Amino acid sequence: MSWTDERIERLKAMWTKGATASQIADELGGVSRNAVIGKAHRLGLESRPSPVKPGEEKEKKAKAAPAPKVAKPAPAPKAAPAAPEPRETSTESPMGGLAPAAAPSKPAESGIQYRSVGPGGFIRQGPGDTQAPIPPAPPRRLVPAKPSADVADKTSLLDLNDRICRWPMGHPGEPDFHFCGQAANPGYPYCVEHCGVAYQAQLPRRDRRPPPPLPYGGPRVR
DNA sequence: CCCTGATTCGC
DNA sequence: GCGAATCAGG
Repeated sequence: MSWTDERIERLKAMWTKGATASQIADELGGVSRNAVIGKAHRLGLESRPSPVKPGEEKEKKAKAAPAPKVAKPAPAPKAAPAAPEPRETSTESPMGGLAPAAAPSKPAESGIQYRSVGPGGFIRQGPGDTQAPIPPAPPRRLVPAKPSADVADKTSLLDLNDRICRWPMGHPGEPDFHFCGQAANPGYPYCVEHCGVAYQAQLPRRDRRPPPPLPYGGPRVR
C-alpha cells in the first residue's frame, strides 16, 4: 500500500484530530501503526503527548551483546564542553542586528531572542529587555473536541449498532463524517437503500455500467 | 500483558 | 521514502 495524496490527507486529518496511530492505521488499512507514525514524522506532524518523552537522554541499545548485526556507530558527541563552535564573524556587523535568516542561533551576539509562547506563537526579545515581557506560555492541552452542531444530530461511530445502517457518509476524519443511521436491513449492516449500493446482482458483462465511486477508499482488506 | 509514540536503520 | 524492530512510559 502506498501513500497516496488521499491517504496522506486522511492521515494528517486524523493525526491532527488526535486519533492514535493505531486508529489511523486501522482506518486507512494496509498499513501498520508504525508506518503511520513513521509517515507522520516524515510529514512533520510531530510532537504529540508521548509516553516516552522526558528530556533526559536515555542510554538506548544498552543491551549486553545479543549478536548485533552491525557494529553500532559511536554515539554522536552530544555536547563537547571544551570545543567551542567555529565562529563566523567576518560578516557580522554590530548594527546589523538581523541575523542571516538561516541562523537565528546566535542570540548572544544579535541580542534578539525568539521564544516560543505556544503553538505557532513567538515573541521577540531585544537586548534591553529584561525577563519582564516574557508572558508565561499559556498551558494548552488538547481536549477531545465536543461534537460540533454539524455532527451533533448525526449518527456517529458511537451510535452504531447492528440495527442501524453503517454506511459511511463522507470520509473519516472530516468534520461532518457520520453514518447513514437509517434502520438497517435485517441481517445486513446497511439500510435497504445502501444494501442496493453495496450488493449488486451480477449482470452480463455487456450490461455492466462502470461502478460508482465507493464512498471511501475501498473495501476493507484485512 | 495491553496500549501509546519515538527512534533507528536496513531496505 | 518506507516501515519493522525496538525502545520506553502509562
